[in-house]
Amino acid sequence: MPVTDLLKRGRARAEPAASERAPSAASHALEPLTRTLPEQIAARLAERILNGAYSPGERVREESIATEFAVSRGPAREALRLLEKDGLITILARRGAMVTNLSADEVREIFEIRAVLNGLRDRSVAECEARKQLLPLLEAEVARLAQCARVPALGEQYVETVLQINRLLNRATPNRRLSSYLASLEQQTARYSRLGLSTPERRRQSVQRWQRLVKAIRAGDGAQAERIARERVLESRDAAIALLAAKVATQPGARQPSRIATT
Amino acid sequence: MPVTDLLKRGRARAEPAASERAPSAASHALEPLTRTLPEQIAARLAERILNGAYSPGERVREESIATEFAVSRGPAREALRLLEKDGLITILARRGAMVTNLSADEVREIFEIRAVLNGLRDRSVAECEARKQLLPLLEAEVARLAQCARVPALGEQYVETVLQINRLLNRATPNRRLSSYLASLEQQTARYSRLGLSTPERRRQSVQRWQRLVKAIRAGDGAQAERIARERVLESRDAAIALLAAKVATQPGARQPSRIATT
DNA sequence: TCTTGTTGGATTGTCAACAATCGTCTTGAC
DNA sequence: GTCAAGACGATTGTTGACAATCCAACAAGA
Repeated sequence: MPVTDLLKRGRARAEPAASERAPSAASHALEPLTRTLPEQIAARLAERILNGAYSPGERVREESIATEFAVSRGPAREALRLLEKDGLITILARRGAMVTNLSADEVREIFEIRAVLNGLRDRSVAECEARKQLLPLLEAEVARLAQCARVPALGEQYVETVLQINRLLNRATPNRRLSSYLASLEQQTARYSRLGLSTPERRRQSVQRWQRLVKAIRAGDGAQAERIARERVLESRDAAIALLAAKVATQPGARQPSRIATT
Repeated sequence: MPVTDLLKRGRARAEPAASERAPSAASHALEPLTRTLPEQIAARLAERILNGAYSPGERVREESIATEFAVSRGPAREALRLLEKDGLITILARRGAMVTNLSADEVREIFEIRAVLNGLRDRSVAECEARKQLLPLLEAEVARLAQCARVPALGEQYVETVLQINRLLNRATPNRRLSSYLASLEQQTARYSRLGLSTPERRRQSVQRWQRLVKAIRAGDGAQAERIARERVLESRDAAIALLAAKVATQPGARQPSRIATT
């Protein structure tokens, strides 16, 4: 346990409070500025899980993360509960928590849910009034995407742009609940979804699809936007399960709950 | 605080364990038989919320449910967290928990998500192989539904049959994750969704839709099944928001977080 | 009268210790 | 050599007390 993280700002505050609650940009209503301890811990852990610092199936004990973050087991426990809500952690009663390890079937299930939900999202964006403000940004990002697609070396930037477009669309939906659901689902499959756009051919095809989506949104054609979104997600589903199948073939030791890999 | 519920079976067990873990019917794998205290408490509370014993917006203090169920605040707190995951309880950091109070917009959002998810569910049922076993049950229930629709007095039984059909379909999906998502969403809108089938005319139309759905499933026509499912949920959405609008008109005091309604 | 700072009560957040449970290891018999 | 039963160690579940925070009522000033 090398890194003893100190994140307890917000407690033990006796300082004159120099830069407290920056009054600048309009923050969202009702969102607490001072995040609670479990939330902060959960955020850190989520980062690590998505980074790959924790591998799937790995066990996570309450005590160990409690000592690492210098808190009691209570907040550590709640942090795990929080991550369970997002699907990043799986908790078995009286048997502890571990990093969620999805089977190929489960990954496919999530992608299929994402497909219809992304369809709904893009349809709602295409049919809402506020899309006028969104379109310029969206077009700019798609143009950047087209540029990246032409240069094979810009793979990282390409992926980043796709993520950015998705963020844009997530924020644009009038259906707030949908965007949070989608964020959670995307996080769950993040580990598996990045590698669908490997070949230049695939990318060209994908760019074309994004362009068609933008066109549908501009025209207010919700049904068309929905169709395109679904197509796209279903294709990344196929890529993901292909990837997973390959991975399973190489390292078939998909370890289950037992007493291994505790770090 | 009249009813001091005793649900602490499973602890303090020194008895010879007469009927422990009934070894009969094949239970689901990996589902713990001995549910934890928070889960039991959450189940009881969920019941009350859905019954209407707790009204929306009502505050729920940890201490009070702790004393009521004769446990410490820890399990009470976790029970609330569990209910928050299902959307039945809203928790604000350091400001406590309350029964979720959905605005008309939020209800609509949930129904729209349910629409596409139900579409996916019924499509997947129509396209899966196991639907052969399902069809007889489904047809029987729909027949019962048709009978109930003819007799206005059987309103309660009609609603119950619709719920039963939904349960059947939820269980039939090969996508396990989808069924749990749907269960959660249905629970969240349960309070608002029952009253869409008030008039005999509506019921007749609804029965017809269910019959068309069964036909589509039998034929393996996934696209058609999806269309029908969406139509259905979107219609109940309209009924629900109409109901909500009427309710808001009569009692406009939609109370928010503050210090009211503590029991 | 309206605004602004202060104080008090109530409620949630956190902690450390105890109790219950689970998995594993050892022991013994067949 | 294999399998079953029991004990041990490790980990989670629960508890009661303490600390931090928030809300509301009250008081003082413009």
